[in-house]
Amino acid sequence: MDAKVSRRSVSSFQSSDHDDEDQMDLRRGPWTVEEDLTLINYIAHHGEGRWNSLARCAGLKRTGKSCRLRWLNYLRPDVRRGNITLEEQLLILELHTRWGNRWSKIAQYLPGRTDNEIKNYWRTRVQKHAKQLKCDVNSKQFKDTMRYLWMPRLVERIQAASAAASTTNNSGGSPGGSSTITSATAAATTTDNYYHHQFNSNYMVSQIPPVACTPENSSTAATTSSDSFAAQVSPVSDFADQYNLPIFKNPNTDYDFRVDNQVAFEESFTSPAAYFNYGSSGFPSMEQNNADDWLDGGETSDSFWNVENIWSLQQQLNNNV
DNA sequence: AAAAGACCCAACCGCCAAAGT
DNA sequence: GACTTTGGCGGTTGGGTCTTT
Repeated sequence: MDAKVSRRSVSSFQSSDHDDEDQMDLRRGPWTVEEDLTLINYIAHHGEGRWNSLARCAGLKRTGKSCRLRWLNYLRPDVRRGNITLEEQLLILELHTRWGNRWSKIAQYLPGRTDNEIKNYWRTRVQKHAKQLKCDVNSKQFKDTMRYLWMPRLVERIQAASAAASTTNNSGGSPGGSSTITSATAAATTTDNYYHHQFNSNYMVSQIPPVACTPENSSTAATTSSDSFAAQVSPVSDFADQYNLPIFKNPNTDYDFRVDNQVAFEESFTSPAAYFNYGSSGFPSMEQNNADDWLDGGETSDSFWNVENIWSLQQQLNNNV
């Protein structure tokens, strides 16, 4: 169990809601094991919903909201814990470009992940990198960087990971580096891993509703010639299809999350600096960098990866140099 | 080893819409 | 139709943990 103690004192009975004296008795702050068990047991017998009365009937000195949040974000049996995988990262980026901060909507496509978790991920990881790039996370620069640099790189890494898994996994495996492998097939090659399970039993490939390419959701890069990088990497509306991107559906099924194999992808969010090594895609070759260590302390990325670099790079690409 | 700063994330807040009375 | 309750959402907070100095 997570022994983390929350910021608010457990003994604080100060009510957050401004109403009556009834709430003077309410607990706030971290949940105890006893409270968790009480809530779990009650829901097991009576089901969820009607959270305020549930809290009362269960004898929990908590608001209904608090019970609901605790259940949905932590206690639900299908809540998935552990690091966000590469595929999930890709999905989050993709879906965020479509829906913005609609965390709950995004979470629907990542079964077991809560909106809170995705929101936290976005804030702690993605926004951090926007900050590093000295641009706003909602700016066009940053969005384009995500679409045309990070996301393709993520796909590449997913493919690489699956290729590596397939070579280690099978005796007569396919030659590494097949450029047509998709993340879905990639996952299918890693027998007995989480993705295999997901793709083969419960989830369907992308059914994200198509998004019309409007001035808002398209970019200058997307309007470049067919020979440009933008043409090599499809606009985001086609992104999932292009890469056969798995969109997890139907979170109410009996999925059986297996977190153990995720370590292969742990904390591997790709650095923007990685794209300078993107030789196979026609990127100008720049100095080598420990690009994949973005989150692992790749200090060098800060020094040369900035918006100016990105745009000069894209200018080159757009000009089809 | 200790201090400082950065990071992570559980939990809370306020707002809103839908449902109920 | 007005009011109240409930549930859900996105935004924010702040304390524990981790990393760096």
